Amino acid sequence: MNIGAASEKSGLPAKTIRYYEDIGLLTADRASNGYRDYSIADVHRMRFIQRSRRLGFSVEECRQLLSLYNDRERESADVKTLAKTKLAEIDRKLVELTELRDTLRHLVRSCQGDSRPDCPIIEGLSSSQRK
Amino acid sequence: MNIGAASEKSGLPAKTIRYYEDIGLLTADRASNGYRDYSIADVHRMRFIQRSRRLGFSVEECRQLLSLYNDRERESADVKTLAKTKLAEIDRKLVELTELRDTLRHLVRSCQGDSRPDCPIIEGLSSSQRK
DNA sequence: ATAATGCTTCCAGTCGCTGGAAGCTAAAGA
DNA sequence: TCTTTAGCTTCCAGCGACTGGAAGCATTAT
Repeated sequence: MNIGAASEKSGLPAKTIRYYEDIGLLTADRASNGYRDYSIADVHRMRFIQRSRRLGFSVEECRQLLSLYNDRERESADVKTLAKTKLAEIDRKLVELTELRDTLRHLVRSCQGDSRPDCPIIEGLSSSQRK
Repeated sequence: MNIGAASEKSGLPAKTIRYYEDIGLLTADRASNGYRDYSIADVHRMRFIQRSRRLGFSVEECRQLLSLYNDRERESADVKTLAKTKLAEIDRKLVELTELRDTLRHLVRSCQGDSRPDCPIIEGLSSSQRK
């Protein structure tokens, strides 16, 4: 299967697939015409990476995850540890983002949106220094 | 005030302050020794930027916000529109991140974390394709 | 006097792609 | 069959928003 088909099946843009090959995250067979040739297993790996990235794993973490995925003999404890660390990180991000939204929402609510120059959004951004 | 002091007061790293000057987001007076010399107003602007960045505004948006901030005659409607757009974006991010967390949490919960090769995290990452 | 900061500039690198140019190959239409 | 178009190849450059490091002044502390 050519890169276009693999792209469609995996959800990764062709450019990204080539990039992942470049950084050694993926490998590719070559057809006689020089085109990359992918198997179903390759597409699975791509989807694995795509999903991991979407879940917030860095490319480096994907590399670890992928080595775990490629070698099923490895202990799942490793994977769990990685996933748990990532989960805590996401929770932190979630809290921060919520705070941020609340602040911004408050600012939007208290702004008239008319032509008066004393806009509370501007005030809030320049002075408030929570935490 | 030297860049170090301004950095401390604004919360922006000195490197970042210089970078912002580079891209024309900030300006700086110079002392006779060639050092940058900042006023309290400069620090206010820095804090304004720092806070805006933390709230998820891009540098480009900060530039707009800052021009609004520097020229208080401007209509607050402009600011409100910008802030509302940003708020919607943050809400979207929040939903996505929550989904992501739930998926990952589920995977972590269902993983034994022992030495067995059939780790549900790995399974989940390779096959599930929600949405 | 000397050592340790702190400041300056400039250049390079980070991360994770993404876009574009130039050129070859393959599939589809006239 | 010819031609257009699409898809593939490589390579190089750039994005955003910094961050790190080198080399070299200035200032402060010991």
